[in-house]
Amino acid sequence: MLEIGSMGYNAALLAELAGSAGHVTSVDIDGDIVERARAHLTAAGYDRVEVVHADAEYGVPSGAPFVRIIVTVASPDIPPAWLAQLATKGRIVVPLQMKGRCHRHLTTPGTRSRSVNPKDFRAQPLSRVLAASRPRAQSRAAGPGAPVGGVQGRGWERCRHLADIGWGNVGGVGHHRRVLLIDVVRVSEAVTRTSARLGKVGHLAELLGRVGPDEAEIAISYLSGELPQRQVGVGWRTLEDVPQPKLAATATLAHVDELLSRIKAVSGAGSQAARRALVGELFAGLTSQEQQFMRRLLFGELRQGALDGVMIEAVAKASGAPSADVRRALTLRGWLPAVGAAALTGGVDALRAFRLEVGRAVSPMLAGSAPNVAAALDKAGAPAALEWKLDGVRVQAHRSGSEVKVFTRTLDDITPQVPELVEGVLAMPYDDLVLDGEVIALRPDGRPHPFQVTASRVSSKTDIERLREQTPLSVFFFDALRVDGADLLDLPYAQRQEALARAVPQGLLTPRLVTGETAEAERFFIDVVKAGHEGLVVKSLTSPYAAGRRGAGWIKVKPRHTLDLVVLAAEWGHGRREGKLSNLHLGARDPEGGFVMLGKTFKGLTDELLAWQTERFLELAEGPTDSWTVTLRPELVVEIAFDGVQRSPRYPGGMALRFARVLRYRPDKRVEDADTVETVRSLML
DNA sequence: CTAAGAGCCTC
DNA sequence: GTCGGAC
DNA sequence: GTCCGACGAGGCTCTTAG
Repeated sequence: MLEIGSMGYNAALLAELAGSAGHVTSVDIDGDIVERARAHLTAAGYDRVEVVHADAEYGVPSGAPFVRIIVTVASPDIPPAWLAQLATKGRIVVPLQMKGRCHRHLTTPGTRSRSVNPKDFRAQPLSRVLAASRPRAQSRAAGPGAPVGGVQGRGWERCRHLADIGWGNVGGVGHHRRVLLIDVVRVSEAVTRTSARLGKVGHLAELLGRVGPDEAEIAISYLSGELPQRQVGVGWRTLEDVPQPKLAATATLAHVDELLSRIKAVSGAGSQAARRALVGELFAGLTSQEQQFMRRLLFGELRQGALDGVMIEAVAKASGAPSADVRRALTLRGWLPAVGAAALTGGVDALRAFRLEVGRAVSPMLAGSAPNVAAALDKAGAPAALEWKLDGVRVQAHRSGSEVKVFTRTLDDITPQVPELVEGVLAMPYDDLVLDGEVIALRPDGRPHPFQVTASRVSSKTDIERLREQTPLSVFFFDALRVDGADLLDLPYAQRQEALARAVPQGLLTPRLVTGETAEAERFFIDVVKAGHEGLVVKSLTSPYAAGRRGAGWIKVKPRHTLDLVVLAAEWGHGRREGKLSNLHLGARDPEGGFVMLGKTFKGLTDELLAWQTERFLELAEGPTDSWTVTLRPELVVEIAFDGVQRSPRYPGGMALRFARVLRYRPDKRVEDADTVETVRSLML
């Protein structure tokens, strides 16, 4: 496969390409250019021209239009001379309309970059341009269009792959079949059928061994249950009626990916209809097997028993790199498909080239949990650091010079929503920082607002200036990944804390206590809860910043409430709970008579309990029952644990339980013994 | 102009 | 977010 | 010790329907 990018549609270039290969894909953001390219290519005898949206991954500054053309040799009968010609052409990326400082360069597979005069490029056949171009210094190869960060751009990997599969060597050309969606679907089905994790890894690695770098990102993405586009605005409603499936599976990954990008891109009035039409177009090109797969993928319910964790192993196996290196690269890059593609083409060296990069979010370290402070100290190892656990939104703040970016736990950029935080970081004495913390809305008296207030403020994008006056945000940092240009991830907690204290003013530090004494720790826990906060995070003094893992380094402890509630109804489960009544509707007793629903839960149920309750509920079934919900006679009392009571706009009592889970059934209790709404209401204050 | 639905984010 | 099951 | 998949609460934005 060969890729050529240019700034605009170039008739001479396309004409030449038309003489050399069998399949052309044009990538562009300008409809007119696309149409002209399509017309030209069609006239040149191509039966298939696909249009894909350009993306930022080529390192082209946003707004700089460019065209990418991918030429695939579709027939193994291509004359060797053509292959030789293709192999020397390699890849050209010329961003257009970057007036003044226009970087232009050219790379050929397995060789060095060269400079290209864009005028020549436009006016002359490619071969002549190449012949006239001079070698360019290797060290400056990374201009626009070249990979960002060395190994992460797709284009570069593609070029390397050309060399790998022997395109530079005309004598020994192997035929590299394009990977189809159906190939991925079949592997997914094999993974689903296999229960052993190593077996799953084997199936995935086998596929990774035969995808080209072009498709690697898409394949890895799909097989770890996500879309490269992340979300495309398609849910169950949009998929209610899709066209009849096709009989032959011909859809390529690139084609599906392109359609999904277009689906994501539509917006404005009429967009829902347009999106539906595009979804229809996508599904019309898929077999029923593929449709099923795509449906689950779009819902985010792949249910094949393999996500990132298993795919990491598969990437390791297929690339020959240790999984620790894959994992490490993932925490720094935040997106497994990019890491996987790099590993497949560049091996362990490419993985080790990933670095903490200011401005690019790192997967945050997560905490395990323990039922009480003593258990947490035991897990983390005493003495440990105890930090206040604030009930807000996790943030990762990056500062490079005077530029600050703020990311959430899932690496979303929320910088515009939190100006207070930006100002706070800009006031710090270092201009090269990556900090980990929590934003929270505090009342004037310093006590925290309910979580809902913080969440509402953080997710609001309009009228920020007014909102920040009404509900100012505070930020409390608790870790430092980089201070003053030094990466700290591998240092023990205690040393990272020293750096944190240097960079962050006292008022923005999360309150903490270092102790090995259980009694002292428990007093600290009581204090933080009294102050209205969520609990504590107990941290090992020696653990590094294990990004992206829920390790033993950090252990959270929260107080737990319980209530005896009545089961009002239950919902049929899905997936591994198919055929079982799973989700319980929970009600508190109303002293006036009847019950007030406070929420639902499906958590805390063992398989045995699930089987038991399904049988029992069907005996108690009464009243309106549909394919979703079974209403019950209110006779069963169940003990429920939960974190707190919050105001609810949805439930009749105006309140709902947060993180409700089943502890056990209480056959010894009668409904008359269940807790009342008054008891629950008193917990909300 | 308002309300409701859908999708996607936080916890 | 929590939890149980499976490796 | 880890990973996965069962699904919970609220609330914001964007779009469409009335």
